[in-house]
Amino acid sequence: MNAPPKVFTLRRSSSGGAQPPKQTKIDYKSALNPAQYEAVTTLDGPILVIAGAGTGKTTTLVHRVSYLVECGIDPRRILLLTFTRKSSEEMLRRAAVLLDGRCEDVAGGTFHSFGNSLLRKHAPQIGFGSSFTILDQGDSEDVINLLRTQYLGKDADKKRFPRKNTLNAVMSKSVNTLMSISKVLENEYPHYLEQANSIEQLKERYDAYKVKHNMMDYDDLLLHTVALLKQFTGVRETTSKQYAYVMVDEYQDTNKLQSELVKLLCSQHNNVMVVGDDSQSIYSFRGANFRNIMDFPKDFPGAKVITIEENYRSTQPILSLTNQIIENATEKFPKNLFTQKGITGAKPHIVAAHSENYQSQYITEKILELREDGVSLNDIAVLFRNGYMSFDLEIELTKANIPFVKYGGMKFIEAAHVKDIISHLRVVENPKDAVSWHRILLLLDGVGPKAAQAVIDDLVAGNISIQNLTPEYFTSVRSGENVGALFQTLAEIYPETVSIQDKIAAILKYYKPIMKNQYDDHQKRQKDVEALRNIAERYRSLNSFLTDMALEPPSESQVDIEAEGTDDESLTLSTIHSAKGLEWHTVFVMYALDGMFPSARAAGNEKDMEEERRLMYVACTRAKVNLIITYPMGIYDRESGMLLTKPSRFIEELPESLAERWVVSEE
DNA sequence: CAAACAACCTTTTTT
DNA sequence: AGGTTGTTTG
Repeated sequence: MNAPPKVFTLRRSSSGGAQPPKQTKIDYKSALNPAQYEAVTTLDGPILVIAGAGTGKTTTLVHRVSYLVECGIDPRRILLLTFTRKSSEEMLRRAAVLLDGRCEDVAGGTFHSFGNSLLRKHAPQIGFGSSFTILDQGDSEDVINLLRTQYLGKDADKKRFPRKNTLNAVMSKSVNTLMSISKVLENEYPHYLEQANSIEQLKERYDAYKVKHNMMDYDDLLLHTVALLKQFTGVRETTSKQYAYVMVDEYQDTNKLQSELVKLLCSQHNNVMVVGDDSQSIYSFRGANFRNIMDFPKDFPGAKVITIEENYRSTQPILSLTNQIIENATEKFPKNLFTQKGITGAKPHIVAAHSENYQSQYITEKILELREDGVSLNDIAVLFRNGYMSFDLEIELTKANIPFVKYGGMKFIEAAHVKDIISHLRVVENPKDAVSWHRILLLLDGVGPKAAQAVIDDLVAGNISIQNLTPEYFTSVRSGENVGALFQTLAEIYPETVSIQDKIAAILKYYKPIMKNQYDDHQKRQKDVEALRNIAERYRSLNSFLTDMALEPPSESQVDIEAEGTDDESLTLSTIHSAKGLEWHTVFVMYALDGMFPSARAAGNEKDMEEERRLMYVACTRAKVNLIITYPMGIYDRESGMLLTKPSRFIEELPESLAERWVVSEE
């Protein structure tokens, strides 16, 4: 038997092969420190950049984009994968300012949006239609709940079966981490381990349902992209050759599925640079694992590892505190951030307030003070663990007439009335979208789950369609007075020739009276409706509008847009997760109260607690000059039934010398 | 039998 | 502020 010939692969294959330019417009050497310079100018092969907080990660990526373009690489052949679309736009904009407009042509976006556009082209190859609907988390849960009810029927075991959000979390994690359902259960929900088989069956039904109704959830956008690239050699090769240079930001927050995707994308050239910081990994609930970073050299043999440690963001007193927070982590990869800024700057403040409202008042007054000292509101941010934690502060800020924009927490698009309107548009785009049908049918008087299901069955079976829906048909299922108006509206806007503006207008005409009936606070909601109309009018195609609403929904609610319009300055309120990668002159971290931050539900789980610590680290490292950590004393926690009185353990454990301690009192 | 209503529960963090 | 559950109404 003959041994198969050994294969020798040329490192410099057809793909990249770019040569360093003889002369560059930008003087990269003097603009960057040696580590950054190396990261920017190493052209080929896999590179891992470990960059601590504030070390100029973004600057490095921006300069690399510029450098690659200066090397003569077609910008459309450079791919920059980021965590949010906002951050990729920002980076490309900065690169364009640095070099020139060519940088705007670089392909950029999130993993999900990248998957989406590839799948729109190749959907038929994997058994989907190209105008598939994207399910957001709420939609997925709705479908799962529907199937859950069907599956359980009248079983007595109902009580012990996980609820829809748990089911969704388990299924999603299994997809994102490439682990089996039972493995996920074993790790995180051992009390449901007995149900593993049922959950697996339910997941099969869920997957089949999505195919049947031409739907993809967030995970599918990744999963099917990976499947497409694995299965179809041609697509894989073309796509990989198309993007000769791939960069990935925030690599510590990618999961196994995403790293699979990166591997496939680079299969033809291995020109990939990933940037990340293990100390800032805060998305494990989504299947992210900072070990992805550590595994990178294994996944991409021969990877060059570059570490950037010089911090340009914060003053030394802030760095000393943040270094100590992460120093106390049980699992850490040694890094020692330093700055050349010297010991100038104030020590961070740790401020105890007697109540939640005192905390809000303190922050509000402090902000007014700062503004008088000439600090712009744009340079100030208030950060918190959970979206709702800013409610009390929002009231105080409004009283004091301080305009703010809030990021994170409950989103515009998740409000019931906004979803209602979107659902009407979705059934027009995809008549098989049963979730949306269900939603809009239930708005009708006299229509409940049973009647809605009957209509949906007929629609999916093809017995009826939007064009020939009549009130008479519906009366045969169930009676209701609004039915005629609904069908008329849908039939009117169904043709593709009807513009998106007219579609929205027709829906609003029909929907507004329903909204008035449904909600006591319909006047507030009215504003959202108009905001939605304004957003929709910017789009030419219904499909792209709906896709953007699912993938990159506007995060600001109506109130905030208004504030922004009247003042050109505004304060930032944000969840810590949404503040990732950003920085401000002054940062407040509020509710640093043990039981709230870290969250009480992390207690007893070391891994979760460590993630809370990293979250605190991310929050505090956002500050350039002032860091003010506040907490209220004596909050009653319903869940644990305990009175929370201690500051966050991550703060409590810090040596006295690292911060100034204050207490808020009345005059 | 299906829908409407009223009383709890439950609530991270995001694509 | 939403959903889930149990009860009453049509």
